[in-house]
Amino acid sequence: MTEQELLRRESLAKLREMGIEPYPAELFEVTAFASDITANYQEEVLEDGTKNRLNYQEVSLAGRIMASREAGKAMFMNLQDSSGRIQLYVRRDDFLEGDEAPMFDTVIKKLLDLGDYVGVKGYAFKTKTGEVSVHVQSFKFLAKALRPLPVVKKDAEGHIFDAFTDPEQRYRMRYVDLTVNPQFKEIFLKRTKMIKTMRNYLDELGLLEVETPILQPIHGGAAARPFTTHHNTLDMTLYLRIANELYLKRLIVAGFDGVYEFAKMFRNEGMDRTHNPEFTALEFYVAYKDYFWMMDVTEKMLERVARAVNANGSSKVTVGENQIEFAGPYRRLTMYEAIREYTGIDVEKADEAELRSYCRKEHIEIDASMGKAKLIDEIFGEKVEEHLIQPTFLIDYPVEMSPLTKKHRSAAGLVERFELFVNGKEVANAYSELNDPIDQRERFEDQLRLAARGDEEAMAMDEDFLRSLEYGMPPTAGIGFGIDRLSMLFTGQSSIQEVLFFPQMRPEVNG
RNA sequence: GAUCUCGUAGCUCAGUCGGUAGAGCACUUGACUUUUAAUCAAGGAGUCAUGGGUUCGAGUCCCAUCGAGAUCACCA
Repeated sequence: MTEQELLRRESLAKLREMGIEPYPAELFEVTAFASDITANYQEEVLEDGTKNRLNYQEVSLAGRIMASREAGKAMFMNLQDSSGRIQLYVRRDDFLEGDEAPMFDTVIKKLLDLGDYVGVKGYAFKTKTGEVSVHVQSFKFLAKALRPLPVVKKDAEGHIFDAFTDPEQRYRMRYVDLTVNPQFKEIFLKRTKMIKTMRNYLDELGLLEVETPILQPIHGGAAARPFTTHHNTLDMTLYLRIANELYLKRLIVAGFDGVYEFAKMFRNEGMDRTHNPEFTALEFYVAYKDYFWMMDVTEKMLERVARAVNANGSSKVTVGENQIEFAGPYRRLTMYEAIREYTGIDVEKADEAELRSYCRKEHIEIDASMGKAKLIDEIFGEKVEEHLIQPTFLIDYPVEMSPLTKKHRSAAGLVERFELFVNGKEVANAYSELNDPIDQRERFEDQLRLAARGDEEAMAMDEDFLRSLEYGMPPTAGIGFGIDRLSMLFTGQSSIQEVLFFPQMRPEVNG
């Protein structure tokens, strides 16, 4: 244990010796918040020059002591509660009688440490320098801190000194991070506001919020490597879901007109600044609709989210150098048009050999197993994606890449699918759902052939899902949003770890 | 998975050519009854990520391991 930790344990013991409980059980009534007092405190100056304090004259607030300045027989402290910080003024003369005699010199001055949770009662006033403060008249320990917090200081111009910045420590000890870097709370508040806005919107559309299995016997609905686990009683392998799509569609079969789920997904793949092994998706499916309807809904929902997340209600969000306009309508571009626009290639006419030679010329990594559809996808990823800064619907994909998507109503070889790109990244994937059970079975069989050729991401056959389609699924539009990616966008963060309270980390060596 | 960079006091960081481990804040003691990055005086605090190697001598050079970040590959 460090010197400072030992001293804090000694302080704790001394408090108990004095009959002061550092971790009291009873509630502490809070009647005011720091930011309300600093924002709304009022006083008037009378003709004789004395001040008349007008409000907050009996307040009770609780929080952590974050700074302390002794000034002789008085002390100034900064109390931080969930709303912000306020200065406390404590005077020796106020703690002289009876039991309270040692309160100032011994307890507050010596045994109180930075980081301790305390409750104070007193009245608001303005100091000589004009800072709204609370003159403390009673003082109570609510929880003693046995470890010192990093001390982050700020000067009058807002320059920060000794910021707690090590990302490893910030992510491992988010409780410390958010205590000393409260500005990061804003990211999480916005994330929650975003989710709440989406949920409200979907509820208004009349969709039903549902829950579907996380432990699945077949990991369907997406192309990814799953986490595997084992159920002892059933003695069977189960997978943590990589997607919930096939379950939500079963519910459409069941007769719900629209369902949605905010769902944790798990993918056993690489980690980097845009991938965490568990992440959140919003998926929703609506009967009797198609992907054009879904584009309209997406535009409306994201505009509403932008306006909710922005304090000023704007539909624009600044991400790095770019200002992104979330008010629709968004540009709609077919995949072939996009590639023609950014590369000049007409992929519709080009054959596989031509695409191959283009990729080689442009140093796009390809391998022999890739068919025409996969080559198109590679070219798109390398040449087009990064240019799609403003929200853009990329529509009509080759059928081979979309085994759960309905064939295009008019264009052969394509499916009715769109992905939404914002700031050069995919944030949503949607389609007119394939509801023809015979076609769906053939698509699964194609996937099995791909798997046999060594494609690890090919989808498995799901007989129960096919059975549900054979009972009849209405025409349906469906979409999935990457909630973490959207959070990054709406909060201007470039790392997924900044929008997750507890991003996955390797184990610490010495706890 | 690959490459590069980083790991020194509670926090933020210096540490030269390999020669006894440094600063600011925090902490301790004292002074100061409206301070605010409070100030002033004095003091304490280190498994230099871990393990090996080279060397008379390693925070520093070499190797391995662990952890983190960045870039790339894959994926959402």
